[in-house]
Amino acid sequence: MISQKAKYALRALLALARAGDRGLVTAEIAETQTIPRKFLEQILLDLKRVGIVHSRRGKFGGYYLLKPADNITFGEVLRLIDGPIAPLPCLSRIAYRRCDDCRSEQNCEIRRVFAHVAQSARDVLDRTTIADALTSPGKAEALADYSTQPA
Amino acid sequence: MISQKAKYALRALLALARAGDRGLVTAEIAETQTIPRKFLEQILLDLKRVGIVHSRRGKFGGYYLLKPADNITFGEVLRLIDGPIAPLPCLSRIAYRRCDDCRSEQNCEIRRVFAHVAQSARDVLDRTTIADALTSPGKAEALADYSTQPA
DNA sequence: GACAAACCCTACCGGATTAATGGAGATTTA
DNA sequence: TAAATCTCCATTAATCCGGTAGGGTTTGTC
Repeated sequence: MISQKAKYALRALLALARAGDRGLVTAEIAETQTIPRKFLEQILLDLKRVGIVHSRRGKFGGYYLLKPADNITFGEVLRLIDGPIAPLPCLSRIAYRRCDDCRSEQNCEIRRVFAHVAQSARDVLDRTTIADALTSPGKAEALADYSTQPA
Repeated sequence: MISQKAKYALRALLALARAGDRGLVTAEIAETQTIPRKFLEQILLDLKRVGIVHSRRGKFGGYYLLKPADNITFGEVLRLIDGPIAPLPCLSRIAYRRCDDCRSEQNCEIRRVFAHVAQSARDVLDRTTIADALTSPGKAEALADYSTQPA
């Protein structure tokens, strides 16, 4: 499960992408997206620190996308907020760590299986951008059947 | 990330599969797999309750696979120990829950994207069995390149 | 029938994480 | 200067994770 925080971050970015150059103030995002205002502020600061959004302070300030929407991937947002996408530390790109109790990484059956899971998750998350998510369902979706029902 | 507990469960099952009809006592699994003994006992009880393993008490007791190794999937073990595989509650098969703050599930961009992630995770986890994991790397692995390096 | 080896069950616990909340401060524009 | 806005830091309540502890029950052997 992805965290609530990550969901909020993605929702905020989708809203900012829709707003375009006009940008949005935190209160507005919080209200329309049903995100606790103060929590959202922290999230936007995180997104700002890594250069995904920027902000203007003071009256008529607000938040704006800094990177173009088609250059912000779900993967990078998730890694920022929730940490590694990989299901095992020994499969993480951004935070590789040997499993402390693992004899041989080469021969680890569990690692071998989850490597596939990690790869296919990355295939989706690192290729899908905020802009992609905003385009109408039919367009970028070859697998539309998976998307509308609880499978 | 999958939990340590799930990793232990999978390792225990792999060990039991290798042991076959001889079975194994908890102490033996704990030692060879580097799993805290008492913690392992709890895990094996969980696996027993759902009929994946069975046990014999008393002297010369131990644990045995009840289901054939080629009929135990990574997915079912993961769901048992860690809960839903789906990255969003509204995409879970075993524990569907509407996102409390989601306007329209049909139009949720985030849900649409993560539906693909969930599906591809399930494609691997529900098709891969303990027996598969034990067969030599080259055999069931079309994507061997992903499996040996931290990608 | 005592003993030992094994599984079975329940409770607890410390540390980390999650999802916030609160308040004071800095900045910008009118 | 006032108002609106972002910025920063501290705190918190609840939950989860990864165990530990301490028995209790069953089975086989001598």
